[in-house]
Amino acid sequence: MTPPRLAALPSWLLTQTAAHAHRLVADTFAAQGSRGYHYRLLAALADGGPASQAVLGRRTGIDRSDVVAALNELADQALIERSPDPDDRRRNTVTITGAGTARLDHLDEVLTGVQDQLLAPLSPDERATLIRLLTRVLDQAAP
Amino acid sequence: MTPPRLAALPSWLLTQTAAHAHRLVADTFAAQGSRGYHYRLLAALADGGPASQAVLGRRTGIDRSDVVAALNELADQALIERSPDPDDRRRNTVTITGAGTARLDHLDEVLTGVQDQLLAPLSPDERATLIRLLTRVLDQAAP
DNA sequence: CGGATGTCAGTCTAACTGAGATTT
DNA sequence: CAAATCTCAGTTAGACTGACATCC
Repeated sequence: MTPPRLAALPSWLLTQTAAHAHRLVADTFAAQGSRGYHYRLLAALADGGPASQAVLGRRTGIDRSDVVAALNELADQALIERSPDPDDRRRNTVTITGAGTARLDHLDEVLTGVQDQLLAPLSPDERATLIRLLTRVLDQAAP
Repeated sequence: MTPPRLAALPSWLLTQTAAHAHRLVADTFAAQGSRGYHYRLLAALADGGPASQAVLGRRTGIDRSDVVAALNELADQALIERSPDPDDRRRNTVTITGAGTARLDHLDEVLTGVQDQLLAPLSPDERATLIRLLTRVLDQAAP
């Protein structure tokens, strides 16, 4: 059914599979009142500690201008807090709150189920192989 | 640099790698005056022959309403033609023109270079493995 | 009648661009 | 001065939704 020119094209397989993964994840996040940017930022704060918005943007691959909007939404839900950095008055120091950690833990739980659903056709070995190959392709893309 | 919670997450690896692939492909297409939807539709017409817009939508995974707009753009460039289907007056029969075939061949050429750039870190065997694994994940997602 | 088709008018996310004010 | 930071306004592609008239 799919044209052969597309079916064998790595960039097509990648974008279509990613679109499917994105649908699964976005629906799951939406049911929790969150979206992808929120999870990425909360995860970066939990894993790497408080940071400026510019650093968060680099850690998550989110554009600085989009970090602003996503943090506004997280702050409205009291999941993060902004405070001025005394050492550099251009910067805000962003900190995750207790509610933020709780939300992140919950999102992590539901996310595990989604990964399982996504990779259902693959054995554990095959899943590890896929992760390894994608990581190598992605590493080459990083600036 | 990337938070560990993200680095091991299949859906994150997929969407980030796909975003990178999409950047490469979109830039290449834009330099030729085309975009992804155009290539998909031209490929479907060349591989499967003339078809109605609804069939094209199913073959390419593009929504019916988006097929309309993309075909308008292709028709403006004289790369496709619409003619009423005598057997079913709801349908248009869409045909690729000579100019459309030429454009498709050219896009195929530049696209091959992009795939090579994208998969540069992988050996031929690894590329085949990646394609196989992605195909299986994607097949499970199809309606 | 139900269902398919083509069309139009929207929404939404992710990613990106450009500009401005402030501070280092 | 150049460079970094935060913010706001706007754009784009891709995917999707809902509605409508037409036709099978």
